[in-house]
Amino acid sequence: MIRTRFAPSPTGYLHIGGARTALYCWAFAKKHGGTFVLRVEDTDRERSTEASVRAILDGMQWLGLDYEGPYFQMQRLDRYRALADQLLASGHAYPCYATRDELDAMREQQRARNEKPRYDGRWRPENAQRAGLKPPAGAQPVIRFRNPDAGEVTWHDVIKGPITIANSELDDLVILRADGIPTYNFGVVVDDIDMQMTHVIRGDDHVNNTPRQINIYHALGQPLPLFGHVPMILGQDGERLSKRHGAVSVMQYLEEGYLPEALVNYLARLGWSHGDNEKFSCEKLVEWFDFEHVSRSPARFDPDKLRWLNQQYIKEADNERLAALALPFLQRDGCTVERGAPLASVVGLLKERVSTIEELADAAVYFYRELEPSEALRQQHYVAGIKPALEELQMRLAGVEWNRAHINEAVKSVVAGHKLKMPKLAMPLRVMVTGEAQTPSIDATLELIGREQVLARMKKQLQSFPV
RNA sequence: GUCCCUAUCGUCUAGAGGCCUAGGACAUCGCCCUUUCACGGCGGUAACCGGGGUUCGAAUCCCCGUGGGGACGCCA
Repeated sequence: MIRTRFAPSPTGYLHIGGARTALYCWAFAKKHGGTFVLRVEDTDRERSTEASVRAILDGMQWLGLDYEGPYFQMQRLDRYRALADQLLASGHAYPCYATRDELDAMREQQRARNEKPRYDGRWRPENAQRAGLKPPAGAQPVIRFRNPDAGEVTWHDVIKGPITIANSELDDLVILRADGIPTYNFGVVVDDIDMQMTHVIRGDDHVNNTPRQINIYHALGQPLPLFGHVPMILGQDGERLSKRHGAVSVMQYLEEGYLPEALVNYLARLGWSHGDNEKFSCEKLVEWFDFEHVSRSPARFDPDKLRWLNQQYIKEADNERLAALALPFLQRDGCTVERGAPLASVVGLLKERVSTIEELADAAVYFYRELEPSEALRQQHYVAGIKPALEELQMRLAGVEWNRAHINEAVKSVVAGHKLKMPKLAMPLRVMVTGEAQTPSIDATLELIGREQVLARMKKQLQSFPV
């Protein structure tokens, strides 16, 4: 039975890199009828927050990623202690009394010599004895894992293929702090064992941790899961994604008017492919997903393509759903939706023309609130000579049966009667009534704005219309 | 600095030695549609990082450069 997990630390929001990793793990588990687990790695007491836990949970829910859990590492401290004791007893771990200052100095010297900074094993029992080191009175030691000195560690990464790292590159890492809280590399191993993970899929930045963890599995006498490392997502400039490179929090995309299925589709497709398929549902992702087609190099985040996908999903989304999503944006813009046309109808008219819900709401404003045309638009469209035609149209609209077809008929007959070209009349009309030069077709727009509003707005604009 | 990973259009990618005159998508440019703007349709520009091998044959395999990313914490 396949078991995968997503194991974020609650030190911030759910960002798109993490979300993508979670999505891949989720899709893989679903595909094979397995289980996807959420585990919160909250062992960094300084930086972990309750708010971050909430943010991560909210993000997962919005994206539609369901899971077993969540489990919290801070609730499993006894278990880490027990396994650390086991390693102590078997000689795979030992107490270390080195102070932070001491270690800092050591690393500084190593760097000065152009060496890789690493713990030198000074508290390994045989070294400590040889150097005559004695545990300082009253000091609580950390526990270090005794990494093998020789040989190398190789694993077959399900994404990257075989990777080999020499043990000589590794040092004796801390597995348990003095206060008994495990460090990352120990906590994950214990949890992945206990939670029976079959696939440990995580970000590329963990490649260098994997051989250390494999050594711990061996020391614990436990079988290895399969490992897979998903490449990073880079910002548009090729730099690592961070707060300064635009929206990185998943929830920010909600706030900016993106549909979750669009983000999921985009994230799935960024760094993974299934032939030429660009737009596909979550169901298809589950059906198609595999690690073989996850790319092995980092990918840049492309907001334009996300926008395009979002537009595709908006176009086919249900009007009622879009209306509900757009409503908060409209209210923020000071629109009282109850007094105007049904928002679902308005949204249906506009949804093919926008890329985000925010744009959808912006485009809907003039259906609910009068917008004053800009001076530039007036200059361009309020031309002399057509005022009579507009006045006649005003009269006809006052009496016509109020629906799209009849409005259109009225406009057309005025155009014909005054020997005008259609845009000559339609453009000033559009600007007068909507305050914008770009709207859906004028008849449909007028119909939804309503006769009363249309006539009132025309009347007002006609007062300053050039003769 | 050391180690690990990686490299196809501007971007995301297809490509598992001959199917490649290198395909698709976004972006971009042009045309069509049009009552404005979109949507949509059609078309164009645009890539195998460099150098050596292996092979009858290499975008695909190997080596060396170079570029990019990552790691080197009592963070995860």
